[in-house]
Amino acid sequence: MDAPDTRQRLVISAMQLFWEKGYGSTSIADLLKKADVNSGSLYHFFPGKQDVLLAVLDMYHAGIRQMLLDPAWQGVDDPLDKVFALLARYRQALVESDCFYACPIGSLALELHEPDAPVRERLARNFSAWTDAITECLEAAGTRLPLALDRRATARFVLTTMEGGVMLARTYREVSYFDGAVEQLKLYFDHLGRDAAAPASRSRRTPVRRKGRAR
Amino acid sequence: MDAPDTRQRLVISAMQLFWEKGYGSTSIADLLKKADVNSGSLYHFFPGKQDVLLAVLDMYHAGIRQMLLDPAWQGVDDPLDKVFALLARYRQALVESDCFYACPIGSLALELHEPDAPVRERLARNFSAWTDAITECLEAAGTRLPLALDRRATARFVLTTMEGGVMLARTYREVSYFDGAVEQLKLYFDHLGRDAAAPASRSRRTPVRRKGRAR
DNA sequence: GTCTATACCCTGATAGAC
DNA sequence: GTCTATCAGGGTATAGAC
Repeated sequence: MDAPDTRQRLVISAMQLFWEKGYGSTSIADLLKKADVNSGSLYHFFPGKQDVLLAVLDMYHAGIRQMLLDPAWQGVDDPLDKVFALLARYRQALVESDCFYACPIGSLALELHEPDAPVRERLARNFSAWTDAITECLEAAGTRLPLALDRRATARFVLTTMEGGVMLARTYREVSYFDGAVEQLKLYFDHLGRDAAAPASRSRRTPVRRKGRAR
Repeated sequence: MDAPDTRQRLVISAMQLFWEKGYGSTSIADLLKKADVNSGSLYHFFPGKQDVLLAVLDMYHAGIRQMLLDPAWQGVDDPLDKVFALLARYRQALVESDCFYACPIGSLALELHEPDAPVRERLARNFSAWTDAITECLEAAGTRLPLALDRRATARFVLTTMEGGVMLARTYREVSYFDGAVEQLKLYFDHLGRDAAAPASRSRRTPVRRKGRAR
């Protein structure tokens, strides 16, 4: 428990390096140095660099509760507050890193242009675990959201907004772009809350009118 | 016009390669082969590989109308239809590439973990040109959107949604994740349209109620 | 399981004749 | 402006003693 074994040291170091520098820019030499491990040991545990990445992604997946959700939801009970508390966590990561990095999974997902199937599957699994957690929040919100609302689809939209917001903030190096995305999402949720408050009554079906031909 | 000169051939080839394989995975050798140019010629025009990237980003920026907006808006006049027609263009790119790639700027933005200032500025400039175009559409929509709505912030949200949706679709290799993001955005716009239809009347300020402490 | 030394390749970039 | 040949360096991965 105190002195982590070699394999674990490698995975933890890799997690940090991939987060800070990305996968491609992290060399085996970087990793060996950081973990204080020799080349021979690494290749004793892993067939190659990509397999270290797989282990890292598995660790993210296994630790989503302890590493991400629990800290983000410390002292937050309301399910809808939880949604935005999680987003606030990413904001914090952006601020602390001067808008360099926030979501390690998203960064890897776009860095690796043609990831092999096992990598891609693990990225997707991480995203799914994330949306599962948000879906639970939205379900726990009960009647405060429209009954007809698709909780899972909405949860995915929260992830979409987070990842998109992070991308913009990173590119502009200004956290305000992330804030803007969250603000818009909040407006959307406010609209949903209003709909739930007036359940199925009044002028539904009054979408944005189109002048030109639709589609 | 017919036989593009060497420099142009390099930039066009680079644009395509960076899109397909990413910047890091495109080697100078790849580029020379594709453009049918010799090493000496490349380094005659460009100090290094990164400067080719700068030229590519400049070309995207200069050609946003001809290369992106004009084709997307072929036969579309309604300003709000234009918003979704542009998104449909990205969907098409996803479908045609089996969800491998869609937005070259976004891909580069996340691939390059710590891009040098000139690169980052050009990425940001491209995003800004994109949101400018959408902002114009939203302004042209006039009273069909709430007067109080921040057009620019909403345009950024459209970009956020597009980029986030592309990331998810790429990761899951399923265009339905992009469709889901667009669908949610459409729902949001429908809500906005309803608000505009009932201008400033009726129960504003009925956001999602919170049970726990706010913030 | 751990260590050192090293093979071998591909990278971006250069030199210098034409 | 174009060509060929090549450099120096860093990349992943391996070999083989301990």
